[in-house]
Amino acid sequence: MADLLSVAKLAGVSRATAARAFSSPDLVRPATRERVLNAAQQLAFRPNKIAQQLRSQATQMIGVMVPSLDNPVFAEQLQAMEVAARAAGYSLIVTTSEYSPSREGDIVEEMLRQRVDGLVLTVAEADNSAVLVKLSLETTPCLLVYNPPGNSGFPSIGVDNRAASADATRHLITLGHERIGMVAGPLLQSDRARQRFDGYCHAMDEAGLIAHPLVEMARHTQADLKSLTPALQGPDALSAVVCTNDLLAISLMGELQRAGFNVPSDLSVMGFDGIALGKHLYPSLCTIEQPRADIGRTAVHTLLAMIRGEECTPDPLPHALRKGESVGTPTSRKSTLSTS
Amino acid sequence: MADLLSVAKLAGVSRATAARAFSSPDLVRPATRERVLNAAQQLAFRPNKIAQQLRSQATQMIGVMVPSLDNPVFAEQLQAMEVAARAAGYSLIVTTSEYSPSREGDIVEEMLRQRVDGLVLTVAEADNSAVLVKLSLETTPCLLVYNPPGNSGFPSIGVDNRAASADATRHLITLGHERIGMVAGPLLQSDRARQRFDGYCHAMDEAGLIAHPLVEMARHTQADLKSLTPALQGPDALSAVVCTNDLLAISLMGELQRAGFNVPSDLSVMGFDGIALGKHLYPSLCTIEQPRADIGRTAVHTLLAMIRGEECTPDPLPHALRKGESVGTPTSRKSTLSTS
DNA sequence: TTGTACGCGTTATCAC
DNA sequence: GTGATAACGCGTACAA
Repeated sequence: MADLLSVAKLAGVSRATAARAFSSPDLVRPATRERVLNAAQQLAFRPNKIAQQLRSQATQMIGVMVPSLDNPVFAEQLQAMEVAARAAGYSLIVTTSEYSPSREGDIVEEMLRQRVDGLVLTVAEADNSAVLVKLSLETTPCLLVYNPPGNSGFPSIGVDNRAASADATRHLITLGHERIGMVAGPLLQSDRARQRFDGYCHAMDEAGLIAHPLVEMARHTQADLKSLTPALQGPDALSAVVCTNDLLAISLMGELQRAGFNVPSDLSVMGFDGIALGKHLYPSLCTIEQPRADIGRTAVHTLLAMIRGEECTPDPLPHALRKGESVGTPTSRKSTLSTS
Repeated sequence: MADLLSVAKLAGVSRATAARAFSSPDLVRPATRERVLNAAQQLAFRPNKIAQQLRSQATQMIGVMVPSLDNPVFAEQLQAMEVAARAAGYSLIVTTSEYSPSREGDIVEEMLRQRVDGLVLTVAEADNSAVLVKLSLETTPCLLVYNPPGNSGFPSIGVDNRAASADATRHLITLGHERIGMVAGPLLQSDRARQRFDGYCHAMDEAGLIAHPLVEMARHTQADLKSLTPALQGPDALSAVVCTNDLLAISLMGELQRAGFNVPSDLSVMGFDGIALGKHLYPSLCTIEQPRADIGRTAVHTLLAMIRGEECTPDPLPHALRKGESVGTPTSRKSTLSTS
């Protein structure tokens, strides 16, 4: 590929002048500029970003790490980030960690070697993350997304999970539900899920209701009905559940219906995240909408501010309750317990 | 950040030796190597990829452009690509085009300036794409995904859309359906959708059935029932439809059910793509499964082969029919036409 | 086995 | 206005 020197030669000027024709066009006489631009055209010259980056010690690249793109929450956030970054002249290097700490480490190391100007990460556990302590010793700006801003020391973008989860629970309480449970992925292995459980407990307490023990599913994004069945039987059967994420809620609804339960009359199901698809289902998913696009945009803008050297302590973004057909008023105790 | 020279100084060797300690460890005496590595450790030295890239004229970076990450099809493909790329020591620069030709152009230009080693693109229209003619004049390897391998001249990874769509249609025919329609996004503005319509027509012809005119929805991934309603009324009412993608099918199912139709007894709905979520819905989505993960992996491996200079003409990947509850046998003409 | 020296393509600081 | 020249950080042919 043609470089600046060949362009300069063809135009009959020095490399410096050729360079100026691009970076500061007004510093060069119009006629000369023309010649350079023409030469560049003829040679199909394309500025080499690598060289620019080496020279300027800045890459205009942002390193992004999310757990998985199979979850629309992250994909939708990434979509927004990409648009915002591009608009600001930045590119995204995208990686997935699968929540694996060792992968997290490798990925961040790789991105630092690539000299990204900043990092946007969603880690498994912000408060107890090897990769974050490593990063705290570096100078590369780093921003968390979705991870609650705990004592990790890094600024974080996201909603107030505890408050949002409490709101979800209160919505059910307002409708008259009293026996409300929470369904989550394995071991509460995510700091977000834990906060959401907190919020649920808080709202229950506040209403004088007893919080039930967490119903743990084997997988993070796929419900298995068996784990829930016990809580659906007997005189204390739940009339509503809050799931810690939408994929879990959607698959739970499917399982329930397939087993002969009606949603919401047998069980109201509430999600958390607000992925786009939830609106189009039947019954449509009642959920907490995290402003995913806004989160993505804000993450990029905040990181750019940090790169410029500004100090940032972003506020939580507002969540919203999205009503949906998957939640209804509690019906009188159903007489027949149909279990598969 | 510490550079190789400071490491060399601290270790009491020349820069060349320090460099070798990393790139060809066996060319340097173990004792010396130790000293270098120790020095590197102390200085928190991190190799500068930019410099390596400039020097080696290779970036180990793949440029990826998809229409949108809001569609799980692309997100899931990307997930697989990222894993495969990382395993091979490559990074991904990810961009979204929103199907806009001008954005496509900007993005590709930007990636070429970044000197990516290769490109993986999904464009709106492969046969008539400005960005592809531009790329045909370049030497950077380029591979299409999902776009049918038409006369664009670029190798392409994906399923045989025409055959897959015919299979979907035949599945309905086998179940006894005769009045089968196809539902698509706007204007068939996607080459894939057009091929899928072709396949549908072919299967209908083959069975001696008449292909219905395409039912066009205003949006690519969201059904509006009104456009379909006419085809659902009267003596010739459809008993089944094939949608050109899963998001369309899922939202259509939701709309139908919300309007009082039963799926599949009033209308069987078939999707196309096989996004993960479809399995967990109720009714579960009957669809054509594109091997999205395999497509992503194969795309990366094929591109790497091209980067190595090998000639590639990949075969279409096999699709599969995924049965689901959204499709049933046709019922006798329903007596009451319930329209909202 | 180790050191010297050059080039990768730009940009910025000087002179002219 | 324009041209020479020195970095930016690294890899490697060549010489020692």
